[in-house]
Amino acid sequence: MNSPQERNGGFLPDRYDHGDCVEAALEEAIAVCGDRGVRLTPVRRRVLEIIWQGHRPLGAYAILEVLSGEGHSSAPPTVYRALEFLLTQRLVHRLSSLNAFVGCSRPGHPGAGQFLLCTACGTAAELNNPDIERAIEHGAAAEGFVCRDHTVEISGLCPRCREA
Amino acid sequence: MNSPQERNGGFLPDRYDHGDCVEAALEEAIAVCGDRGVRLTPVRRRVLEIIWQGHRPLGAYAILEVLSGEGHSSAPPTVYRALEFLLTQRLVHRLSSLNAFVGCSRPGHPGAGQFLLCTACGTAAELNNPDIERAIEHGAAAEGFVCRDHTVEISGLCPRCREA
DNA sequence: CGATTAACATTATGATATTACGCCACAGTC
DNA sequence: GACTGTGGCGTAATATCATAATGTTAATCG
Repeated sequence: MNSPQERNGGFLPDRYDHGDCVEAALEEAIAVCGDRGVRLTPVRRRVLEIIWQGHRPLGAYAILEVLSGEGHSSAPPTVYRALEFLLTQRLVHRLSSLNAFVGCSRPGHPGAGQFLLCTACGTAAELNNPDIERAIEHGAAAEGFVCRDHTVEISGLCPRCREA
Repeated sequence: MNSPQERNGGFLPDRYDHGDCVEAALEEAIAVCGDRGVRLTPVRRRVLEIIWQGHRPLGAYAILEVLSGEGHSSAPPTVYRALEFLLTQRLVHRLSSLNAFVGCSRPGHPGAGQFLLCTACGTAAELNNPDIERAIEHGAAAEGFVCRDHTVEISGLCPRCREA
């Protein structure tokens, strides 16, 4: 099986089939939750699927719309509760510059990751770049600051959109 | 006159007098706007003052409350328009992880800066750390990504709160 | 089984941000 | 001085994102 990093670590070719990576992400989520003794309930699982299927950052209300269209009776708290769970388990990330959520490409990996957000096509790619993390740690430490979490969101043009 | 970096670049002692840095920031803003031929109108100027006086990230509605309490008839668009101007002129920064705004400690300096956000006392310190910026540039370039802007917000404990 | 807790539904509300429209002051022009 | 274009702002309404409060159902465990 491909690693999640290989599934989603960079920008993908046009004809990439999302079905595979959704499936793989789900399998991994099931395994992770099993290990931790937490419950990936149907709602949580479905929210995770929806996020992966979009294959780009998705807002809470966009997720809600999909859920509602499926007969599930849903309201904002349904989605936000599921998202809170998925965030806690580090199965998704929140992009605060977009108020949106993406699947975590490396559940289990420590660190908050860094995100490349294409302003043209809307795709997001997750990095886990040790150099960036080190630089941030050092920069914070030099100020006597204890780093607990960080948000690194880089907006610009992905390789494909840059050419066009 | 102190440089803006010295005014606000790090975490400040308890008894620091904010009056000075507000005044200095304003003078600099007036100079910058004069150079650029843009108008620092009374509302814009007052919003900038309010942001500097708080000396910590301030939400748009908190700013609005101050404005309203001063007899100015104000509504959200008043504040958001002023903020948009100040952001465009790079006189303030938006912290998307907090939905809040802080004064820019180095108007005129290129780059988006990095922010250390203390979760205990709420203060924010701006860095302009070349190592972090380089690491981000390189990380993005390695993916073929053209970096236009970035958000780096580091939450944790400032030196003073770490001890307590 | 009965008690306890996690998950969820539902309603309402809070917090943040924008749209749309119109007025007025000012600059440039005739 | 009147005409006109423009930028800044007031005002009302609305859009978008997120949470609080309350009660019900469902899984878990002694």
